[in-house]
Amino acid sequence: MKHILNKNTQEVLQAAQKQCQQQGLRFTTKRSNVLQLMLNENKSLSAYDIMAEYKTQYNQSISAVSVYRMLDFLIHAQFVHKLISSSQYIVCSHITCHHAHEIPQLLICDTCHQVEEISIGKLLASELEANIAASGFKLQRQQLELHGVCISCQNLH
Amino acid sequence: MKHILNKNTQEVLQAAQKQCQQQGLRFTTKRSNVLQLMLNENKSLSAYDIMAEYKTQYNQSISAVSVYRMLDFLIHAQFVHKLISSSQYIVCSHITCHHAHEIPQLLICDTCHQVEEISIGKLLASELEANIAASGFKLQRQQLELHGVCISCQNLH
DNA sequence: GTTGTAATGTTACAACATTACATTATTTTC
DNA sequence: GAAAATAATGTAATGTTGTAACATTACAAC
Ligand SMILES: [Zn+2]
Ligand SMILES: [Zn+2]
Ligand SMILES: [Zn+2]
Ligand SMILES: [Zn+2]
Repeated sequence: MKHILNKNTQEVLQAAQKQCQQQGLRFTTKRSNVLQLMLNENKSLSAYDIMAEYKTQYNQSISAVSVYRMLDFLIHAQFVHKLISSSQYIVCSHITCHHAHEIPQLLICDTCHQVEEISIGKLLASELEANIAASGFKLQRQQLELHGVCISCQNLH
Repeated sequence: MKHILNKNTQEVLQAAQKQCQQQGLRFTTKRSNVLQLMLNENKSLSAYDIMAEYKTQYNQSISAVSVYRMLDFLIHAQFVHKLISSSQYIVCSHITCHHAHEIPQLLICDTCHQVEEISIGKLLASELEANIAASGFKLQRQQLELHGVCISCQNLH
């Protein structure tokens, strides 16, 4: 399976627009702006970070509530992931990919807040499932969030 | 490796007390009360839940700040786990065990908030590590939190 | 008992998130 | 194209989780 990861902002925005059209979703200017803003920043952001950046980049105030609603939209459209463990948000690395989204495994750098999104392999996924199924437990949200230090930040110190 | 999981409250409290003595930690009445309270409830609780329950069960008000501090203590003593994904707290299932604590894998029921703590196997752990190491990423916190529905709640509906 | 340290209390506030209701923009229907 | 319906956004208030700063109390060491 070939992964063509997000390359540049314009390409991703166009892909997002297209996907919304196909599904009858409204890709409004503000939603587009929020996604663009998140693409520009190369790290995870809190909703309030986004609110502040929006003001800076577009010279227009938006409310926290609106940010949360736009994030909800972007998450449902599968353009954005929420990092539960840090209450932050990050653009999905696979918007321009054409395959189904696998169980995302998010490597979150606690130093620079960059997030690497790698897919958990089929084998590993099924082992995890088996491990869990032994308890009769039925998984709902499938997303692994792992905290640590990225390779760049390791090399700095 | 044999796991003797926590059985009854008294046994666990005594084990906790003993471990604190051995390590020169103070297992104060309030800390003990909080742990006992958490053992009585068979589910994860928020800090504010604990504050309210404390008032109910011990007829004495304690502040949120104190609850957070006691939770910090109990977490450092390895008696309690924090569920990052839900901002809740749960007693470790292995207080009375005598082996080292492995990478905890917490199966969190989103219906009844009961948490099953299973250990991730050696094999699975090393596969995960390898998967992650491929990115040069260095893990810090090792705790997997998985959300879903427990077997009891599946059988209800 | 005095002194030092750890535990707890009090107050204020920061950060993240939701609810309820009003207004504006867009689409649909006629 | 105007009216009605629906979706998006704004505004205000509030809820939830968590921390900072400083005061007080309990306890141990001497
Ligand atoms: Zn993704
Ligand atoms: Zn980094
Ligand atoms: Zn544990
Ligand atoms: Zn359940």
